[in-house]
Amino acid sequence: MPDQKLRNMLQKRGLKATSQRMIILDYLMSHKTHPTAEMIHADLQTISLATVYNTLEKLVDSGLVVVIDSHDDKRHFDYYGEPHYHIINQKTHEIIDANNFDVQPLLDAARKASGLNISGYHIELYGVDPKDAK
Amino acid sequence: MPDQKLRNMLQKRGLKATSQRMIILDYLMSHKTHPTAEMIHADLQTISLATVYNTLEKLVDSGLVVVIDSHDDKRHFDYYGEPHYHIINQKTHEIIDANNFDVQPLLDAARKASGLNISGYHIELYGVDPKDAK
DNA sequence: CCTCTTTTTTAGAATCATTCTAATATAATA
DNA sequence: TATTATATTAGAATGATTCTAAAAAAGAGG
Repeated sequence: MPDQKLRNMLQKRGLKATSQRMIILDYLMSHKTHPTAEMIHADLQTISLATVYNTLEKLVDSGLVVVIDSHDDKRHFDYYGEPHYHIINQKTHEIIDANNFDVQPLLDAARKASGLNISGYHIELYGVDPKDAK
Repeated sequence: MPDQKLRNMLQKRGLKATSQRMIILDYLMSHKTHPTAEMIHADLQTISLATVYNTLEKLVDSGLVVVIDSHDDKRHFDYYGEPHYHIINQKTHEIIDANNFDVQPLLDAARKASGLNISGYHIELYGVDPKDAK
């Protein structure tokens, strides 16, 4: 991903375009591995763990990145270029991306039920491989 | 909730009906507060915190209870008598129950996308009160 | 209602992902 | 290029959750 594009993505959202932020954003955009902060830090050794956490928080707040709670006690992160949701294998904790459904009816129902403006969502489904089922 | 009913709910799911489990299950069924383990422990002072955690894990595994990740860094728990989902106020962290929508199309789409048997789900929506919006 | 065996409970210690601190460095702007 | 606000960093601190190992209770079968 070219530098200038990363810079624009950050600045458009009111974030200073530091080299660490560009590197982390580029990393997330080019990896479909749903990494944890620790995994990002391990791969990008020149960036401190604190900065990885700080940057992820900013990227999540800006909407560029989402958190996935995979129930293995660590937060996973995913670049959110296209709206999608996650299906988590309960045995292996593998995280699968899916995007073939329309969330709008759900958002409308939520708005009606709560009176809140819906600003985001997490949809996570848990599944077991049929060949693992007892 | 009568003792015998709580006992049956646990035993039907292969869990020994200890007094601690019955008390915690009864607590969750009668409170709509989405408590944390610490809150439950504070209210039920005779039950150790370790047992509260152990019991919640069993109840979640059995499907009687669900975990809510409200992004305040503590897990909240909710008795899952009727399928429903949660809307979380991003400012106050208040958790609102909602049940007025049909998740089946979503589960079918997830099964098709992943090839997994869908065994559970978390649907959490985040919203802001219109009067808090800038 | 007595074993017996397995599972559960418990207090306290341990873990470890995440957050905080406060000193240094860098980005944005004029 | 100076200024000022914001970001980065290493290391310490936090705190929710998990672990440990010993004592207690549940459930099954006589």
